[in-house]
Amino acid sequence: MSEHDDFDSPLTNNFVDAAAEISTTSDSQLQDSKEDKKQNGIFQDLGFYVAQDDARQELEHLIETHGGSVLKELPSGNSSKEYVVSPSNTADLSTVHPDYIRNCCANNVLMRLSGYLVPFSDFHADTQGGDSGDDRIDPRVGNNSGASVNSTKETEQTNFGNTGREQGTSTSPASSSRAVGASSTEQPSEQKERPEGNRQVTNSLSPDPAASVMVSEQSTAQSAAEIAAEKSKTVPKNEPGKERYVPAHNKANFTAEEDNFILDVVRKNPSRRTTHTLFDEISRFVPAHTGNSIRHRYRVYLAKRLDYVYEVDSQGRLVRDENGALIKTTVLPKALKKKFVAEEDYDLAISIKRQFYQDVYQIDPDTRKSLISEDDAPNEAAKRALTMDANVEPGAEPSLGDFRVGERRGPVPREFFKIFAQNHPTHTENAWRDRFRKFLLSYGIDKYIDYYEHELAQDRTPEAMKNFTNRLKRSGAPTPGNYSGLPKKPKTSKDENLPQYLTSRAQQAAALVAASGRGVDLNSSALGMGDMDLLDEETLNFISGLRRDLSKIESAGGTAFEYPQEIAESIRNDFANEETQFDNIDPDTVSFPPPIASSDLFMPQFFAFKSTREFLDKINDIISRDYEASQAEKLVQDLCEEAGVRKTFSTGILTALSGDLMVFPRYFLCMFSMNANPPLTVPGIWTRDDDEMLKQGDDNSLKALTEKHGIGRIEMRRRFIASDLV
DNA sequence: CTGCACACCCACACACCAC
DNA sequence: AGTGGTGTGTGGGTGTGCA
Repeated sequence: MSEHDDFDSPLTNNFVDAAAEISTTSDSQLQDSKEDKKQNGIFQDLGFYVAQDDARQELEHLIETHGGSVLKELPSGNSSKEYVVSPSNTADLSTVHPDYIRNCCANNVLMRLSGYLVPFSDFHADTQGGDSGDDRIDPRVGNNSGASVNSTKETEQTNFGNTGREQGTSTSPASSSRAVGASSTEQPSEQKERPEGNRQVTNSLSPDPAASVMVSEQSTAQSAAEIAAEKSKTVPKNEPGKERYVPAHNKANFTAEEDNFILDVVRKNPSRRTTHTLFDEISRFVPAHTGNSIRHRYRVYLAKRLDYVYEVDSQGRLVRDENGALIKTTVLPKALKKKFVAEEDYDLAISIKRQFYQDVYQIDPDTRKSLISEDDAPNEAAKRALTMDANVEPGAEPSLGDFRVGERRGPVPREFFKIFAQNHPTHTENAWRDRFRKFLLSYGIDKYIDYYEHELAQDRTPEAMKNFTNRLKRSGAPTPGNYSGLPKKPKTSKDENLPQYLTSRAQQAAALVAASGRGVDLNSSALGMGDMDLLDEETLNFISGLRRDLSKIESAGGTAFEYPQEIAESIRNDFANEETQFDNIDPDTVSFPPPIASSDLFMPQFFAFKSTREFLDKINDIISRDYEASQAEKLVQDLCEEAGVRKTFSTGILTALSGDLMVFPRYFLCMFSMNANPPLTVPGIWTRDDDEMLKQGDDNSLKALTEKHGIGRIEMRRRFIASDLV
């Protein structure tokens, strides 16, 4: 089974395979071993020497209250259970960052050391100015974002008492053999790639639409810079998670960030953990590696570190708790395909045999009562005549056990497989039918039943049927699973413009959706956004970071965007005329939270508002602030933090609004009151159909669009589309 | 010689279609 | 409606070549 390679490490032994044990248990923190640690304190048997004066009291208190012992002297270095606690490691001893202690205690879990080990540094990192942006210590470690948060922290390291490699890499300078991909986040605080000189907004309420489309990456840079500024005093400069592994050759090595990104995506797509396509899709965001290599990387190295996945429903979609948070679980969901086992083959064979028995003798094999009824429809009687053996005297029928199927191959009604699949849901109706056709018929129904029963009688374990698929090899087509020789292809039809597949947020959204494995239309990124959330904010930010680097290479990335004065004027006029109809809806008539407000669009903060009015007041408050074009990312950040609008959603809205902030409150008001996302008939809110009509450009379409949006907005939208921002 | 990235393999589960 | 043909890509690998 595929799960085996997921469970190689002791750290993953707590996983439960949903395929083997149907269980809905989802609390990964309730693993037995960890439970024991909690009983006795998570740091039981571990000793720490706190080498940070300003936080010594706090850290020592945390260590002691969680079962650890506080060392009064530096550890000898001979014990794998003694650690220095310090943001820097100048003594070449196993050293953990103070945040490790804090985060473990905050979560009451002995977390893995990965990413918290401070590498030995025999040179003064502090003298290396300008890279403080690397130091993204995220206090949210341990919450549902933990996976991606860890992505800035984790390294190859997995276990306590195993620090060799970490320290080995620490003194190596970052490799220069790197391709564009993951190097981006090595410089998260850089803003230089977006010169602002040629950007302009229509008015103070309407930021640069291009900027609005790029908000997610900008917000990454912004927040990273802010975090870095806050943390730069206490965090080691050469933080291990940012460093490349020791390069072994000129193939692109996997960085810790790439590794953690891969793990994060797998955690969010656990049903697809063994597929080739998932890794092929991941490779679109990790340009330095092929799908094959990422898949291999995961199977051989990363699966050991999976630790947990996020709970998904039967469709493989992420499930969230009442607070909108993803739910960690150690129960791996079923994979997409499941091998047939001997018992299933036997069940199928027996059921087919019964079916044939009834067809031939028209009696129930158990009760031996006749299945023929006076009330049978003519077609049933006709069917019966085809299958029935008229030469057998009623009452002379053999028992089911004595009955031999012989050469009989059918007919088997479709209904049979339908019902069989209902009773045996381990495989689909099609799969059962195919198993019957390709395997059972080839092997022989009687023969397999005899074999199975004989093996059991001999106290042996029967095997499933195999080696009956001798189909001719396909010519020309790439070998299944080999994606390496092909360009990294988009999955959606909208994504045809490679290699510029990451040059706009909308395309990014499409790729994200593709990565999530759902065929959601690109434009739904401004609609539901739910499936996009399979990769959440942090993942999106990571990807955005990759894109930031790509954009440096792709000069097309920074198209200047200006609105002539007359367009801005026209839009303002239209807006004023629309106010009575679309902006004067009394928010107090809209119940809160509105049914359309799902947790994949809004954060828990949103649901803490008491009324629609209160929420809209906050929205108005935020958008009334003086955001420069270059601060669109700040806007999205503020909307997220203060109003609980997910960044992906607000970014999508800004796209639908062509970046016109004035329409923002209208969007929510209409969305809530019309219970539609997006609201379909509202000026300034561009739907997919609107965009299609604009692209077609016939007179009727333009007339309708002019009536809905006004001439100014049409011009604005054209620029939006021309700039590939929709 | 070894470890790693990446290529490649292939049986077959699951699907859909045409007749 | 039952059947055969066959496409697709999963699931679990192994092979290759570089440093």
